[in-house]
Formats: sequence, C-alpha cells, structure tokens
Amino acid sequence: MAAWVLHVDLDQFIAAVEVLRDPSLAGKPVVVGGRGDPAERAVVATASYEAREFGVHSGIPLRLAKKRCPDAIFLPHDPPAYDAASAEVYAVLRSLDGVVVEALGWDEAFLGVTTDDPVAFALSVRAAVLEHTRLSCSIGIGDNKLRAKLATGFAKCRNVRSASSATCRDVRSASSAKAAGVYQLTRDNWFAVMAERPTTALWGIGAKTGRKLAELGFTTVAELARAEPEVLAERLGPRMGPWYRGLARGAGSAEVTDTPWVAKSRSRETTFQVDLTDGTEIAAEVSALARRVAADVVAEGRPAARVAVKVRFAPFFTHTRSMTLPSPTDDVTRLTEAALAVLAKFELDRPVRLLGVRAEFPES
DNA sequence: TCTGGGGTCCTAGGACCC
DNA sequence: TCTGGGGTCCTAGGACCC
Repeated sequence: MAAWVLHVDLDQFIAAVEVLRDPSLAGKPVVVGGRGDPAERAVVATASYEAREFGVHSGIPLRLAKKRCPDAIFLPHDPPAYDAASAEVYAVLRSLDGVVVEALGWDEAFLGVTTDDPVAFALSVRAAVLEHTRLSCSIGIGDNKLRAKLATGFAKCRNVRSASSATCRDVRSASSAKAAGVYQLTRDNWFAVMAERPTTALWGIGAKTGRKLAELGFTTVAELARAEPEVLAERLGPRMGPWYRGLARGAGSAEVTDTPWVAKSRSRETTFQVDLTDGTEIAAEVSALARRVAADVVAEGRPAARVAVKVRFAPFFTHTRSMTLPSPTDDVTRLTEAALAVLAKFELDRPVRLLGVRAEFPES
C-alpha cells in the first residue's frame, strides 16, 4: 500500500451550482459575476463551458464577456449558495473511509489516502460526489501536492470540452491513467508530460515571474529545472529563486493535513461604479468598510493587531498604508478610528476607484 | 477590454537596539 | 570620534492563488 495525494476540483463549480438551482440553464452559456449586470464594473467569477467557447473566462470584465457572448445569461455572484454547495461536497469527502481532507477553497481539496489503486479510488470519489451532490469533479493523482494539483488540469482534458486548450496538448500520449476525469502525474512521467511546457504551467509561477525567468533564458520547465540556484536567487530572491527550480523538478510537500484553517487577516473592499473624489465621502466609505471588518473580527473571536487601508486611484494605481495598533482590539470604534488614521497617511489627489480595509491578527 | 473580492507569502529598506 | 556588525520590528509593495 502506498500513500497518494489526490486533488479534487469541482467542474465549473459556480456555474454548475446555478444550473442545479435552475435546470433550464443546462447547456446554455452562463456567466456569473458581480451583481449580474454586464454594464457594471465587475469581472467574471465563472463561465459555463458553453460560454468559454466564446472566449469568456474567469477574471475578464463582465462588459467584455457581454461583447464576446451577447446571448450569455448573466447571473449575480451568490456566495452563500456556493458555501452551502461546498459544504455538501466536503461532507461527502469527509465521509470517505481512511481519507484526510485538506480544504483549499470552495471547490478544491487535497485528499491524503493510502491505496494500491489510486485510479480506482479516485473514480469512487468522483462517483460518490456526483451521487450525493449532482456535481461533477475532476481528480488529479500525484505523489505530492504539486503533481496532484497539476494533474487535475490534465484530468479535465479527458472530462470536458476544453480539450483544445494549451493544458491539454499531448496529454493523452503521456498518460498512464485511462479514466475520464482522472489523471496521474508522478516522478515517473513528470518530465515526459511537463518538460516542454512553459514555466507558467507550474503552480506558483505567474505571468510576471514567467517573464523574469524568460529574461534569464528559462522558458520551459526543463530549462528551469537545469538552472543554477544561485542565478535564480540573485534575480528572484534567496528563497523564491531556488524554490522555482524545485517546482520545475516537481518538488512539493506530500503532507495532507485536516488541521482547520485559521485566518491571518480579514478584509473588505469595494470598487465603486463611479470614482470618488470627495474627501468626506471617501472617509465615510472607509468607516463603513472598517465597521464590516470589525464585525468579522468579532465573529473571529480574536482581536486584531494591525489595520491596513488600500486605495486604488484611477486609472489603476494601488497603494497600501498600515499601522500596528497600540494593543490588539476587536472594538469597532478603535478599529474605525485606526482605519481613518491610516487613511490620513494618503494624499487623496486623484479619483479613487477602490477602497479596502484589512485587519491582521497577531502571529499565534 | 479598462482590469472583483478575499486571501497568503516573500522581499527589502529603515529604525532601533545592543 | 567614528566605526563594526547582528537581530528584530515596522512598513510598503509585489506576486500569486481561487
């Protein structure tokens, strides 16, 4: 019996929950985001596969989604509904025998499992989730979390209509698991599958870091895996540099833990439909955000030690100022006064498109 | 095409202290 | 008088992820 990491990822989770609520949406292009009004300042949270065929995907402005897919059905983002659906999925996962469940978000979890047949086990997990929640998921199997997580992307290629995407290139020939919705990635097929892919295919390397690596001459995973740690450390920092090289070699933790997640901070922010210019109005919005954050802090049952304010000026310059409180507190008045004191550190000389307030908890 | 909201971790400079 | 280093805290910003 061997230890395996499984990465479970619900397919188009938010759109799928909406379809369960309203079966008439099935098979149609559905776009969820903001208040469901494509004329507003907001972005796509999830698009159904039908909408994705029009180039609509997470993160693009609703306005653009409407332009690309005029017939799409736009729905408001409804977190409580997704919380509830997510809880059902986790209940199923936690009911599985001998499995450690580590939550990653609404629609993702790592499972730690000991088995001789991880593919059969993954298929049984898919079946259980589908039977009890009517939601489908894809499952990556790995010998650590990094490989399990990346495997899920390939699992989706055999599961859904995204087989034309870059992630899916050549995945069939390199596969060892033949089942739909499941894919296995281990040290044995790591380089066969990953070597020629761009460094940004790795979990933890985004566009910015990918560009820096390319400037150093490392474009593919194989090239990054052969890089000198010192060269990477020089350009990308003493810890991050060598860590990226490890990613390229498929290195990662295999430890799955069910220790409950404890928040290190709580924040609230708002993008205004129309930029704010009036100082009094800006202060009033910061107060309102601070009161919401204070309520979150009270609910958390721990006092906050630090308060930060975020201001995004038009067109898109984001700045943060913060202060450590004289002593930790969960008092609404003290937190609000602190947020206003931090706001006063800014020179509010340009229109403001976003305001945010964050409370940080002391380190355990 | 003007780009949400909620988080986490890392880096780097300056203050301050010994 | 001027000069060392090291350690820690505070602050701002960058990058990434879902």
